Amino acid sequence: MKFYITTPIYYPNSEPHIGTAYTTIACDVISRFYKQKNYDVFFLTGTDENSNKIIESASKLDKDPKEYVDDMAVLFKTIWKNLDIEYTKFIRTTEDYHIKTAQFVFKKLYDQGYIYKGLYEGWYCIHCETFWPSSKVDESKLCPNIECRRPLNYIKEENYFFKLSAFEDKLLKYYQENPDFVYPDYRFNEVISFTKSGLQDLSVSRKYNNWGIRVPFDENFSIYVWIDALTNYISALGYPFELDLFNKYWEVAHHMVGKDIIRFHAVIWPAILMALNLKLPQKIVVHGWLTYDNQKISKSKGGDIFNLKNIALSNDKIKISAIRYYLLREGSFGQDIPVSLERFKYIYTSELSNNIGNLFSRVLAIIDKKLNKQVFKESDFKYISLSFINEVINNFDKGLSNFNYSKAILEILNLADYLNKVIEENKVWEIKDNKLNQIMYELLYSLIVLNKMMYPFMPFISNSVIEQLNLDQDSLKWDSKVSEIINIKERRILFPKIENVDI
RNA sequence: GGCGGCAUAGCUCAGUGGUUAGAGCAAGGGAAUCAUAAUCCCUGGGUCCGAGGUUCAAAUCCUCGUGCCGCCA
Repeated sequence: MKFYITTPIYYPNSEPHIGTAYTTIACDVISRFYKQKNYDVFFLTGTDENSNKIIESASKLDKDPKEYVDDMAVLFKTIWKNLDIEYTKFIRTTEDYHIKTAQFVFKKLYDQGYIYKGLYEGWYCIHCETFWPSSKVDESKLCPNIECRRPLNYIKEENYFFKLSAFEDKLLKYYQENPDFVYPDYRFNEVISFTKSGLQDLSVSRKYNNWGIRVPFDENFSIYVWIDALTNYISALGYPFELDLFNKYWEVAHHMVGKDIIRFHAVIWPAILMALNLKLPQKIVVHGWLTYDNQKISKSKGGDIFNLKNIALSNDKIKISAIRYYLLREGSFGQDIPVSLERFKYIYTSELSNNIGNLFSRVLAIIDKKLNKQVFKESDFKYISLSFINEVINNFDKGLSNFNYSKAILEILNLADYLNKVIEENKVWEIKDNKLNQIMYELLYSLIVLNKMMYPFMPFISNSVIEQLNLDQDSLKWDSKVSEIINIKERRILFPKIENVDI
């Protein structure tokens, strides 16, 4: 079994922020989840470096654009590493192999008649490299992008166009035949109604401006960054020059995207793939935005609520684990998610410290102090219901398989609650005779299962647990059996109380 | 304006024709002391947005209204 998951590639014209991290963590969790199930996983992320905005960002720092993107790529990789993001490949769209693929794709589309030269007339934002329809342009004639608002230019010029309009019927047919193509379903409905409303051809070139990928047969133009960016998903797998990885993984592709870029992934990209005669990705997974005060968190707004760079570079692995947990625990995946320090602190204290962390403490402490650090399986389970545990595991699996992260996390809490109840109801602290070993074995067994569930969200914590129990990495796999004798090597507090949230 | 969605406890939500409408959190009371003072139990609390309709039976289906949200390059 195999699985291919991608993040969007990120613009390195600013540093990654908590919203960027949310997307990447969501992919990492899924990737780790499938690895635990012994899937062959390919997890791709990277940077989208061919935008003209790069020139501007670089000049602000008095850097050469190439030097600038090199530095930013290092920063992204460092931050992802510190956040325990375990990607398979990091792609940069200024790399040779990617450029060759993007040009190959462009040429092939042109040769097949899907790209033609035409005349564009209308409003254009040079900074955003975006053509705006008159319906979006108000009297100020400023860029409709609220983060830009620079003056627009009215232009009339030649351009290369992609025949998106030719794919309307084929796309609608595909949507109908693949009702799970876009998740969640309400986003899919939007895609379908957009497509039904009629597709226009898309401008896919820009005047060459000493940066970006040139149109291979016309050096006056560069390839529109979005077209170049989308091809990263296949160039990273070697398409079309070395097809081993491509043949292996492309058919199980899952693109994780924010709701602002659905159209590129669920309409334009599929049309390009159809034009190339390639399979479409298995699923486009659309997440909402992190919000603060009802506004999308972005580099300019609310990024300081959770200062990602500080968090990542702090190397405070417990806090980083907690943030990974917090971001995916909240809300319903797909919807916007309000975040705040108060809420983070609350979740940390009540769920991670008091509930889960304390549960590990109380179980390990008893085994340490009263059973000489060792438990073993003496009989069939008498105190803990294995069918309950199996049901929890099934729900957890179903949740993550469907990108329902919060549901999966609620199953973690469900199991922790159950184990806390078992401890209370049996008053394990009063058990003195040889019954103690069996119940503690059952509890520790259950904690090892719980630890497997925690792993995709908080790999650092789960690794800490298996070190304490002197287990190996394989014990995190779903097909590994819990051994019949377990020793405690050492005890650690998993989530120390935090007095002040300093992020 | 067009298309779609939502409205259920203080909050976040589950509940698509069938007992007295549920969960988590918050609030109030109690128990326990293994544990990071962490946990467990109990209780209160709802005109299921409004009006009308279909039905033996409606939070659930239909119509209208109100309010909020999403998408419309």
